[in-house]
Amino acid sequence: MKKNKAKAVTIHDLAEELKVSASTVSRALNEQEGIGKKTRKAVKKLAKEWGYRPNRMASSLRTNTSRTIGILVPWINRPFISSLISGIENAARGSGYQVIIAQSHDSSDQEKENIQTLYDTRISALIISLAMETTDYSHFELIQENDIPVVFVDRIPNLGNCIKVQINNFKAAFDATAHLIAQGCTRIAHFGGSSNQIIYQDRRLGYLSALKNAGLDIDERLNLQAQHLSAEEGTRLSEQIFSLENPPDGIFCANDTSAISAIKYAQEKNIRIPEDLAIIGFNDDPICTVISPQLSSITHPASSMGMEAVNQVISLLNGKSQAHDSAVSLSLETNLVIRASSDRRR
Amino acid sequence: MKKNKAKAVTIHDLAEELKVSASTVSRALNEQEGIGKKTRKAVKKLAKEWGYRPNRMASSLRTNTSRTIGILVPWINRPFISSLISGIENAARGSGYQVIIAQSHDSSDQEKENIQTLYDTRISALIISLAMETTDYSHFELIQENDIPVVFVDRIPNLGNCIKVQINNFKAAFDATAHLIAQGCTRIAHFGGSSNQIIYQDRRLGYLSALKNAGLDIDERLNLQAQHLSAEEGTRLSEQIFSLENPPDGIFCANDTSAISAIKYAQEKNIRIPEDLAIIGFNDDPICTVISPQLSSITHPASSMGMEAVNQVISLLNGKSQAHDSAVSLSLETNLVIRASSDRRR
DNA sequence: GTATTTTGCACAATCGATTGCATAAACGAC
DNA sequence: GTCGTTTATGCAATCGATTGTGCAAAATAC
Repeated sequence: MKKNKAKAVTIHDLAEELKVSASTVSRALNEQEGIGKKTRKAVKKLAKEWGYRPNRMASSLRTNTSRTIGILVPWINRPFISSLISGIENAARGSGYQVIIAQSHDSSDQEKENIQTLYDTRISALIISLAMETTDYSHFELIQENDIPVVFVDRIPNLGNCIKVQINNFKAAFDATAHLIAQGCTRIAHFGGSSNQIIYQDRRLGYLSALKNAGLDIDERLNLQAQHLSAEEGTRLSEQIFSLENPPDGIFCANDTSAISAIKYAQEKNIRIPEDLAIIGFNDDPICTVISPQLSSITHPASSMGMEAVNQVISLLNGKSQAHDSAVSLSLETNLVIRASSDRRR
Repeated sequence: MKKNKAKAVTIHDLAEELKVSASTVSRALNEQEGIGKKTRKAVKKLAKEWGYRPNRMASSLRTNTSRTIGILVPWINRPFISSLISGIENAARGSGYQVIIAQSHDSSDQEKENIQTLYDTRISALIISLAMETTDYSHFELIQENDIPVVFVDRIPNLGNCIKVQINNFKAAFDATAHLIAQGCTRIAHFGGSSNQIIYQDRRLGYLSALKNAGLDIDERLNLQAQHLSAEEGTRLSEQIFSLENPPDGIFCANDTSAISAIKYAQEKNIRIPEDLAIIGFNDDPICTVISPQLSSITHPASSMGMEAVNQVISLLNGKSQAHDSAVSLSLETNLVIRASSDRRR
């Protein structure tokens, strides 16, 4: 007899109907040893018939884990991050995990607080991209002490013994800069991000290395940095380099937002792109193909990074490796996408 | 004495230390009646000292609710939606709620499945923007039968007895179209979305109403529809209207993506914007200020919608109204943002 | 002073699933 | 047929917080 719709079916209901104990039902459903074939079959059949759905709360309480992956990112509403989350959500749900989201708003304090709350939720694992501010990682101890797997994505910490999913920022930046050089640029500026974050350090190093490699002079007045690489900061940096007596003929920007600002600034000043100034960004946000001239950029495999992060999480949770002593560093492929903003060949 | 770090503090630990019962501790911490002032104070003090954090799982199991709000959206990685989610996350976390995310990918089946899973998680409430496909709402019964508050956002169902947070699509569309008319357009096309969704029906009605109101002819060959209003569909519709012997001099697009396609198409064909063709989009996505000419649009208060949805949820949960018999329909303000793509005055 | 009400708290059950241990049944070996 | 082993299952405790009921002490009334 079908149970009352309003009241959820429990293992006890199934047990009662089948004249077995709740523990038997539990073991049967969880594919555990020591259950007769017939019993197992009967339990599964009835569970399906009655639409049994396990109570996650009860299970979580008992096992002290929730089959929930916590995601902690600086901002949800950014193209790269929302795609990252989308990738995580797909992969996680495909493996039977829920996904809980929190934003740090690039503040270490909020990051800390959110980690506490996520911990309270007994998340099975944490996937995190660091707040811009964060340089101290002590707030992760709570998570790690409790053997909750942590996977760092994109904005990773300066630590060895942890799991990271990232791109090769150095190489991507090197390639981007080398591309500008190949287009004939000789004075190339860099709009970089906060040196708190390794990704921006690496992009800067890649930039510098490409310059050195080509035998170009390094002018520190062109090697710039902004806290958030916002549109406003992009404009400010543009003003700054074009007030120099000897302005650059190329810019490698560590994100697309600031690159767009540079394009707009140049257009206002009637600086021709790419003839007088070649520009390349980073991330390959949708805006790249909307701005005119279209913006060259580096593709950032956001969704794949999310999926890979989940893969790491799952293999940790399946006990293939110990959470606290493993150090994986995964590097995903980027691609240089050449568009009109830097293409002088035509 | 501080407890062992690895083991979490429970109300029983506190109770033992204070020589009271666990129930007293629980009531003291939850601001319930029937506890002496001194006891209450002592409990709170020790809880703070020992860093007590309630076990959400236990609480959820007992109370059959999780202080978690489920969000179900078609896609996470879209500007409007990621901002909506961001708004929800902020408001929810501010009120002590977690936020769990799921994507329907615009498929009714996935929507259905996700609702089941979210239900299994015993979400306290659901905030949802419908999948494009969805016209049948029977999968919400499970949620509503169990008195879980549901708030529909943006893509709302065609039902009276539910809670909706939306914008006045009719008015916004009317205003957008009227603006084009004021600019001198007399043959105005409409790129609309699937008639499955009320928001697109309303935008179309607003468009038609503005035309009628101005005494303009309605040409059904200009009144178009696309399933997803993607960039490709935008291009296709543009081709379509410009293959007419009498092409339009204005387009009102129900989203920015298709409007951008129209701009690009026009530019390829050397159609001047806004002189020969004035264009206005909808949503005010970031791309609007990046494309050249900048795209006029309707601001969609994404983040505020998220916050309002959470407000509705909270007031329902606080029992100010019954979940199943209340029908709130909140309309947030939109704004017409006039930019170069439609501004003929200069 | 006793009688009555109020206050403050403890006890124990409960939410639903999981799991170590105990035991009964089935099976095989001789 | 007896004994030993394996297999299948039940029992009961447990996870941590919540809550209805009951009782003793304190407060109030008379």
